[in-house]
Amino acid sequence: MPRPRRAVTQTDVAREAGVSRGLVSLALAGSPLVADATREHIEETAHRLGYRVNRTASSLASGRTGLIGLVLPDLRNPFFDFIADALRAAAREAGFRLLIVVGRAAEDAAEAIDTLVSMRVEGVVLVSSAMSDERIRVLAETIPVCVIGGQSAGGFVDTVRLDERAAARAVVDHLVEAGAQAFLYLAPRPEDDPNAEERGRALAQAAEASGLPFEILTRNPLGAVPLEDEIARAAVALGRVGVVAHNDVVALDASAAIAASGMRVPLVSYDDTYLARLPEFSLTSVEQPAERMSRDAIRFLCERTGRMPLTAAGAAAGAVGTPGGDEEGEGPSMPGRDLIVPPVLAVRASSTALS
Amino acid sequence: MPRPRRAVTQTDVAREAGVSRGLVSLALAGSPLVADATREHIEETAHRLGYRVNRTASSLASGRTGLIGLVLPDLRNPFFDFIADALRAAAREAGFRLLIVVGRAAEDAAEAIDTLVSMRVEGVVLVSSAMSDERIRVLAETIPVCVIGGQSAGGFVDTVRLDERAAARAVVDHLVEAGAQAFLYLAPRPEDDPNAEERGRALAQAAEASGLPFEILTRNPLGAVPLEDEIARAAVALGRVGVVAHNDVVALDASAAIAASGMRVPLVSYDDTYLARLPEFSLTSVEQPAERMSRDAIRFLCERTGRMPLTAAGAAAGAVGTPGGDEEGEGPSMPGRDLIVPPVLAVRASSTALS
DNA sequence: CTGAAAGCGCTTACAG
DNA sequence: CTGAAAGCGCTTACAG
Repeated sequence: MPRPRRAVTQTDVAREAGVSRGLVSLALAGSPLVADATREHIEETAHRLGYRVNRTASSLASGRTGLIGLVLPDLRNPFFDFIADALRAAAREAGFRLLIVVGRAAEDAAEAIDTLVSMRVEGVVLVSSAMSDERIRVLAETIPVCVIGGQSAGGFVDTVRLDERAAARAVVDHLVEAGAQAFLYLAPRPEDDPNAEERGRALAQAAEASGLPFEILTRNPLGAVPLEDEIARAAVALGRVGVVAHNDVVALDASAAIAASGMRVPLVSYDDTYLARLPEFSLTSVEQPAERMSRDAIRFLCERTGRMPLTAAGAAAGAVGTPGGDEEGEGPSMPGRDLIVPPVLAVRASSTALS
Repeated sequence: MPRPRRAVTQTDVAREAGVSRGLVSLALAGSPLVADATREHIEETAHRLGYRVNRTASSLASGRTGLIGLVLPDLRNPFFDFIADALRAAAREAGFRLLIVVGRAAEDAAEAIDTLVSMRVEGVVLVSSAMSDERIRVLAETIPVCVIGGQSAGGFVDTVRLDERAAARAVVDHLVEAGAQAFLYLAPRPEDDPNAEERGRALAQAAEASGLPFEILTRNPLGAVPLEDEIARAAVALGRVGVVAHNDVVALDASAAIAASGMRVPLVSYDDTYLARLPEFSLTSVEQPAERMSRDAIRFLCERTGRMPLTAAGAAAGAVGTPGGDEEGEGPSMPGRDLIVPPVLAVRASSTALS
């Protein structure tokens, strides 16, 4: 069964079914203007011939692609699995399909985004992007953009992100309950995670509010000094220390170091990915409400395209912002909104099983 | 600076530059037929107007999209980071851009693939797909397909995969050197990884060849029985046991369990992702040569599209299969090829630092 | 080296 | 309820 030289088109289906090309298009799009019998006949014919719509053509004709692009720096952070899945579901609800593109270095990210833009995706979601605010702002003049988990690019771009201050307070409070009298924050290098600095600041503030000492340890992944030595040193210098890991990957390493040292040190991390739930680790972790963030991101995008979500479910989802009303505030040039979502602490053994 | 209502087209550029539309297209495509001065003028104008090619239109006109699709079940397995990056580089070398689409359940995967096919990507790479051989075969009649790391779908589809038997032998030999007198294989549930069974079989064979006992432990991620108890039990039953983890994620859990138990048990895993290199774990792991596998996958795809890679680098890359020669064997209906790549064992502390 | 024209496969008013 | 026609933005022979 050799593959046909040429893909089958609506013209082929129309000829075979004995109707006009336009009618095939209408019928396949499920238009109510087409008689049921006709539609069924056309659908049957299309299926028999193995017809698949050519999106490059339909997009060109309709001016719509029904596509949303997600730009990720890499596929390493397990949080990306979480958010990609939630975004896919949210996009689907609103009638879009999700395309993922990867680029860490600024130039790679730019190429990835260019692919998306030239394909005319209807919106772009940026997660943990290393792009400068300025570049994001320029991009946002071309296409609807929503940033998840980053800074707000000067208020020009819609942003959905964790409430870092509330999260920091929850983490600090929880560690104090677990017996900590000082805090050690295990940070990635800033170039590895654009969020590191803000998280560090929020934690420092929360620690200060609690009156307890706080220290940042920026981890070089190639770790010159063994982590247990660092933790031991901090424990000597600061007293009963509670460890905060920037994310679950960092926390895994910390957890092993703590176990190896035999110290009783409570550990909390961020993201609450599947790694945090590995039974041998059971990390207490700050959950990011990915479903909610994703739905809001898609909604923001829809509002900027000026296109309402296709489904009732999508339309009912949101209440933030001002859907109706102020004409000036809507459409592409509407100012950037900044949505802060509250954290939830998933408490597990890493911070509680110390006795 | 409000976003323009309508994207700027080649027509706009042509008008502004005072040339014909066709010439704009040629110039922007870098055709040598256009005078340098003219090209520069057109390029300058296009840039000034903020022109971006509309791929939906150019693809329709040229019949080419320059796109390759990667289908992943999820973004959890850190190996996917590895392979996606390598594939992107290989695709780039051959003049393609990579689009990633995610779908675990068979129906989600089908929808994801449908997105790709209807966009007219020029080839599809399937990694760890849960799709049945039959469905893969049907897909391959529509579009060039290459499967990385799976079975060969009955010889109808091109496959690139690790030499599981050689890997198993290397693992077993290494563990024996490390003092193991029996093997415990920590497997995921088959529905979580389509590769689990084959790997288990290969390990069982290698163990049998070495005359040492072998046992499979299928891990339920929600782990009813603590892993250290399982390992301890195996050690009692089998003697000095060496543990083989199906991949680095499983190995992390195993490593923690081993550390907690205080046993001296060598541990080896598969994939050699960044997790294996976390300093506190330092897992000995079977490296999958992702760059090579990716280049071969792209080459297979190129051969099936009948389109040679655009660059010399791409054209020079391969030697497997029979590029020239047999007319019957080429093009879309060429039979599936099965490329087996040799493993490399990255040796680290998890199997050597036992004394 | 440049221009005019046809056509890619689809959608979408517009007539009937 | 169905058909004929225009047009989406681009590429690509074909003339000149």
